[in-house]
Amino acid sequence: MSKTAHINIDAQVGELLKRNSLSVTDSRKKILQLFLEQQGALAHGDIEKRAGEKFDRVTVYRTLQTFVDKGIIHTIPTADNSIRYALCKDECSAGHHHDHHIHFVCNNCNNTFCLDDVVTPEINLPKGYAAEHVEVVVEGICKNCNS
Amino acid sequence: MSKTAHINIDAQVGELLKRNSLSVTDSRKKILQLFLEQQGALAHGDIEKRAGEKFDRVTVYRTLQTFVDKGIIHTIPTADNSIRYALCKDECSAGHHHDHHIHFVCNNCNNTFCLDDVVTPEINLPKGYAAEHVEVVVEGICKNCNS
DNA sequence: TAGATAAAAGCAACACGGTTGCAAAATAAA
DNA sequence: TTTATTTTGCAACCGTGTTGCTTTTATCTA
Repeated sequence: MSKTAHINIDAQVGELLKRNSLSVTDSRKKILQLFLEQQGALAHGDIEKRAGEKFDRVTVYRTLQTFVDKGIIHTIPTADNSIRYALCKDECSAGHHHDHHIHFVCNNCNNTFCLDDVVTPEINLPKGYAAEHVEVVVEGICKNCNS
Repeated sequence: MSKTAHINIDAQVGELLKRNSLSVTDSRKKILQLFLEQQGALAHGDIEKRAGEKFDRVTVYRTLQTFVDKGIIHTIPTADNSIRYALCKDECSAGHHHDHHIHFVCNNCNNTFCLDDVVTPEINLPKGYAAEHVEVVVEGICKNCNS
């Protein structure tokens, strides 16, 4: 039984913002809260919807950008044309991104998840090609939808 | 020495269009020609530039869509927010896409290539997740830039 | 706790990628 | 060559993301 599950999300949010020397504002609190509640990835659009029409589009964009800069969230490549953001596990939020986990997109609930425990495989490239970074996106049915 | 290398590209273009029962128009010929000359992936913007300002944006979009529908080209997921299209090797152009090859993006020349001979690896997912499709994009230095 | 300072929010306007509807032009068929 | 069909080009629009500037809010310090 994880004890973090019982900690007030408000407290987590405040602590995270302070730890990254960001001023604590309504929009930042709300947006960070959405990520903490969700644990999947969110696109800008999702956030505007779930926040309840409260914040200006620009504020949301800037908040997301700030969080990316601070290493709180990271962007995920998608097939459709929208940037998705995800808060990763604790190790990621600390300030340095893990670039070597894979992403999973559920075809049912349409959520995107970071599978932090699944490392990208070695790819055997043809002669002449040199890999610097490997991005893997798996599509399928996620744990929640499968049960 | 491949003999196809010496066949007039015009002829290839015309044949490809007819084989897919598409009327042969200037824009289709030109765009298809760009793909045949290039063998890498092209984004809509690249095509507009290389075609020499000749065609309307809309025409280019519609032509690309038509080619995708006919199975002549296929789309490639990218990290930045633009759709890329690529003509694959002969087997792909025939009408059914190969979905199981990986894509390579060169950090030097910025081209995207289909590595048709490299199949996507098996991914070991956590319990509960079921994979339906795996997309792999490798970033690095391509054959041409490495030599 | 109040006032100064620095940062963030909100607004308007813009840029870009992509789509849609419709009339004019080009292709294919007769 | 004429007709029917397809494609083009144009104008207008939508969604996503950005920039500049003013007002508001949060933080720091007295």
